[in-house]
Amino acid sequence: MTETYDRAAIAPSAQAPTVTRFAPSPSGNLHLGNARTALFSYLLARRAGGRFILRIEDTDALRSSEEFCRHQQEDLTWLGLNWDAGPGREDDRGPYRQSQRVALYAGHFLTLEHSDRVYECFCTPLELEVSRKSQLAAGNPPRYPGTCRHLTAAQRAAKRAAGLTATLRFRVPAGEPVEFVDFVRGPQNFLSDEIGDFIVRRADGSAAYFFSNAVDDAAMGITHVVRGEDHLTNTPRQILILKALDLPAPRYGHVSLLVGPDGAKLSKRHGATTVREYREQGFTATALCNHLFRLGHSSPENGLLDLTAMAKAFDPAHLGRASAHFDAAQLRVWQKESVMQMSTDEVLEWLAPQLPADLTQPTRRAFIEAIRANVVLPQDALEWREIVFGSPPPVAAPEQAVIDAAGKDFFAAAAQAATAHPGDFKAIATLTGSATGRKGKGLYQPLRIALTGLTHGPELAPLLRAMPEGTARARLARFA
RNA sequence: GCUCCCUUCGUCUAGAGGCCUAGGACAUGGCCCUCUCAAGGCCAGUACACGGGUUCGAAUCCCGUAGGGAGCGCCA
Repeated sequence: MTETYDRAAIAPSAQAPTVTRFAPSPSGNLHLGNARTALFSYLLARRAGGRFILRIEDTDALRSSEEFCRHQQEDLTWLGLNWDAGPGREDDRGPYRQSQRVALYAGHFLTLEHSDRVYECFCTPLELEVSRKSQLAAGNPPRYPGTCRHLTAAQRAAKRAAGLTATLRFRVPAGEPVEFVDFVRGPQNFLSDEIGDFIVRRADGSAAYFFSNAVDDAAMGITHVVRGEDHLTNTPRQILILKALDLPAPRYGHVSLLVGPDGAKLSKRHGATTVREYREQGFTATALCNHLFRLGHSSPENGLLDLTAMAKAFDPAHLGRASAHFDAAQLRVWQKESVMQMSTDEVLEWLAPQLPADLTQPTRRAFIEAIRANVVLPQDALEWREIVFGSPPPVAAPEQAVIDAAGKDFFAAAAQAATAHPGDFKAIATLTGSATGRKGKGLYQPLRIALTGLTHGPELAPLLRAMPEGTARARLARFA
């Protein structure tokens, strides 16, 4: 648990500015777990005054799509995680889409071929699958059996002549220890013998993840890689590739995975799992970022933070090693907090789609100011919209009892007061009170129910200011 | 199957052998305030997965056990 290595490893340094990256594959919408990784990566760069880079890992043409690529960028931007270089912000280290970097990869493939660090493999996916299964059945780890490892030039030529296409496999050296210091999890050591020869170039000529990811980190000058724990045991492969190419390896920090309330990996059955889904539900970027910021990370600051404050408070040494549970209830708390801190104009913009189109600007403001404390999600505003601008709200049985107890005279007095002082709740309450002798709960509760149909809700005075002319009077008069 | 990782209140976590009868935040419950809800103020309950060691002393170090997770792909 000694953390001294961490602090040294990630200390901001003038000589080597921190460069971090987020490297998603556009094969789906931005997942919460990835968003969290992106946030940590962004914060690591910002806290050090470094650079944050976005790189699109679209080497798998079949699974990648333009739409997801666009969506992911939109969601990242929405979260406020702006990249200093990446798609739309090209510089001399780009392009930032791996599908456009084939020339660079080709050069490195050539280097590896010349130094005999890779070899052509003609095994078919089916053969490999069979091999894996039989190894598993025999109680062994499923590794590449080395079938094509020592093919002669003549044998390879024969295979090609027979129409077979080859992948390129990395020749993993035997008995080589691979060690690195993970800036989240501490010193790691692996033995190369635990790793089977792996594919660096697919049969279709495209670069495989282990290769392109590692090579690009080096080419783009990435100093710190923040990624999910699922990559931890694969890191030695990338270090091996980089070493074979004589390229520098970044520092790696593997963060714990995000899991659902039941401890299983966060998936569809836990409900919404993408940034886009939460965004569409009306959650704010601030709420989402604040929640993700605390998942697996302890913050010295307890309140709602903006990204600048988060960058100050972020410390990789305070990243936990245990997987973190995503709890929608906690997210709601941040959402409530973020709505509370919005200015009226911000709430106005946030709730614009939920407001009737024909409202005057002052009425819109009055309505927003009245209900904002009772709104967590835009959906909630719809309910109040109906109550304030819709037809007289129905009264359920328990509430009707309160109405009945107040009596017709009470509402006659209230309606009269509303006629004299339309829209002025304070005057209505005072006049009704003095006319009926009622006060406190006995006065306000029947009024609230008659006006809104509910026993609880926003303060009545502001609510009445937003109501259309005559609404209050009519609602009170209906019980007289 | 093999290798690796993880386990402190409901949740996120603090914790680097004595500062720990384990701290904070949020959630929960109670009280106050209040026309209600919310907000705010005050108070409360709740956790070191289990079992062995090492030590004068263990949440912290070691070994097991249990539970959870990851990797072993022409996915990333």
